[in-house]
Amino acid sequence: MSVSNDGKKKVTIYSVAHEAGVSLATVSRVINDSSLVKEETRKRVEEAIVKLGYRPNAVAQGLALKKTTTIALVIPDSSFLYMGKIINGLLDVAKIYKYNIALHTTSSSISEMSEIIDNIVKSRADGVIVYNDCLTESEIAILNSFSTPMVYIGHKIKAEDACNVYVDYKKALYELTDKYIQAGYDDIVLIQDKKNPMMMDELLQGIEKGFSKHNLQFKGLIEIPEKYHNSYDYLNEYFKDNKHQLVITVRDSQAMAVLNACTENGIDIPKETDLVCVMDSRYTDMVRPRISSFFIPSYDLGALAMRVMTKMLNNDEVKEKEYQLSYIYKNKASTKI
Amino acid sequence: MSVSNDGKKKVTIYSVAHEAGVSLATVSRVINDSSLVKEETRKRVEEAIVKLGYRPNAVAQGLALKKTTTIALVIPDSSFLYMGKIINGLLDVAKIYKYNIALHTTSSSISEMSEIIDNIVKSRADGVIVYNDCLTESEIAILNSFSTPMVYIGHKIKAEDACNVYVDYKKALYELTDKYIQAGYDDIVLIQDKKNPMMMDELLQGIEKGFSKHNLQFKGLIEIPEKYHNSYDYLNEYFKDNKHQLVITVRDSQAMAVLNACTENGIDIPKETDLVCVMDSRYTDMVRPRISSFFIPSYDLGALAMRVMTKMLNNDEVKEKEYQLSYIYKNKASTKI
DNA sequence: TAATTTATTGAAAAAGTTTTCAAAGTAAGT
DNA sequence: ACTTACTTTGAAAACTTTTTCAATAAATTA
Repeated sequence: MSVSNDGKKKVTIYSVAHEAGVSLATVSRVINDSSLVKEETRKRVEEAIVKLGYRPNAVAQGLALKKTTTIALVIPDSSFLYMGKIINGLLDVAKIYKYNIALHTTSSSISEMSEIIDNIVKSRADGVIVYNDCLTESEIAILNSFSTPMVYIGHKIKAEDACNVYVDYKKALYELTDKYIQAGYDDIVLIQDKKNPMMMDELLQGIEKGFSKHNLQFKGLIEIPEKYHNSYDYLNEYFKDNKHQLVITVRDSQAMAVLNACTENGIDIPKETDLVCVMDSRYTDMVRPRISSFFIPSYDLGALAMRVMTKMLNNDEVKEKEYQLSYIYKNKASTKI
Repeated sequence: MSVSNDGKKKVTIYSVAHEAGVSLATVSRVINDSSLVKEETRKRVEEAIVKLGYRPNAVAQGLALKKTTTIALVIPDSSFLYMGKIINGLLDVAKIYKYNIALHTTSSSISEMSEIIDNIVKSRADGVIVYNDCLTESEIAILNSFSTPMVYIGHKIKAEDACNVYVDYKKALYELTDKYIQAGYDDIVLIQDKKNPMMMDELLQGIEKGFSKHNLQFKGLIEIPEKYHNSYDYLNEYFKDNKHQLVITVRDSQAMAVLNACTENGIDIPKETDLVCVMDSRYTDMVRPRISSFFIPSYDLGALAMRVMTKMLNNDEVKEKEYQLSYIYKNKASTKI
């Protein structure tokens, strides 16, 4: 006794053709809005379709047309919190163009990545969108080696000719650093975030560029010791004994840890220490003082990536390969300048 | 000039058969680990497979086998924040059983739900997992009317015979309420959360049950006026002029709003007001005082739902239709008792 | 009216796999 | 050597569409 087949006869294009007294070809034409079918016949077929409750089988269509109208989305499994808006953007655009989304998550082990790709190849997705933080060079090489249209989202990628939608974090941090050094504050630290290695890299480069502009060298990277399960705990400790002019964190939770530790130790933010959280989130506005941050157009990142993908699949000439979206620095109560 | 086809000849089961000098049937048997193929032949075929880099076409397999090894996941588009762990649980189990996930999001308009179902039917997903907050009765009726195996996740559902993995929020709130009233605190309020209507309903029922046990009637539902875009702003206002013995919120952001408003108005939490946030999140531990909350086993909800689904698809007799997971009340610094 | 064009239809091939059934090969038993 | 049984293989049908090409019907033109 099968679960899905309650004795109901399955209805295929044959049934419809039979019911309407026409051939398969005609039914197919009706389904696909082909113009070359007589109005009267179309009516008959459409009636048969509703009468039988016929739904075309997308699998068979996929086989016949050699395309699945499915886009594979590859994201790190840890990052739904930050991917939320991106995914919403992706999905909204996907819906418009009638694409389905197949969700694949990486657990940052390399063997897994080739497994995922294997899976995507097998399932014949028309395209792949990859959130490319946490990817190693070799993983990106693997990805680039296969010929399905691909869009990288989130970070600038080295691979030339790769399609890429991103925010230039390096520039963001360069500007921030420059501003602070010019104002006379050069005791700046950046809190490491192991969960976002590629972003860390970009931030670091930006800060270093800012320092070297003023003939200084940046030495303020605070690494989270291995033994700490999450950075929150360590930061809570660290800021009991340390004080800096500007603390930069990647995630809101890290910023909140710094805030808590400073508050508990009587260090006033922003009077004594400025605090900036790179990745914007609702929570940076919910603590007191509100934490200065960069607004990242996550929804747009997702939406644009998907839009570019639809163009590629449509064989519209995609001239632009790189789409750089701009951040907005939001100066809130955790910073003086 | 096609994007995906760089002049490389596509390699099918035919190519492999030809290369290995056997028939399709034999190749198919090798792919599917059928035992009835001679060791020597198997070797030859396997060599041909790696030589040509053959990957079975899952679309064609889907057509031949009448199954897609794909599960459709339906969730509200607003809730990635809370769905994150659930999705991770789902995906981990899906990976084990080699199922793919197709992601569908609802924007809470009814017409859209039947569109989504249409889509799922067309794409011939083997099963559907639905996060069932935000669903109206009629939407659930629509869902129940179609014959693909389905698992509802998150909330207890009325439809009999529906497969259901959930946490009993009603019971949780009943116990909480009872405890407070017994301790002499009956000025209890519950903050409305428009984003989680079904959960609201359950919470309300639980509280009401607690009140009626003590022959009291609950009148403490605080509704967020229409004009407020998000509840945060309103709560910030409300708690400037109001004070209660116990405030219960659904989401962390609401709890933080209450916390901020109280702090600003010199109301001490927990001395004067107790604060409980129903849905646990990392953030409830990041503010000061830490906010008491219920630990919800989100990951397990997802994992179990998927496991049950695999059983259904395997036609293992699924005796249990309802799986109730237990919450854990975490008494933290925002409550006195 | 015959010839030509155009609009509409259907038969059949193609997409890439699985699976059934029959055939062929091999080993064992008499 | 001759059945009998078992192992291994292949041919062909099935899964459900789309699409090409040819055929027919209808409309137009000469």
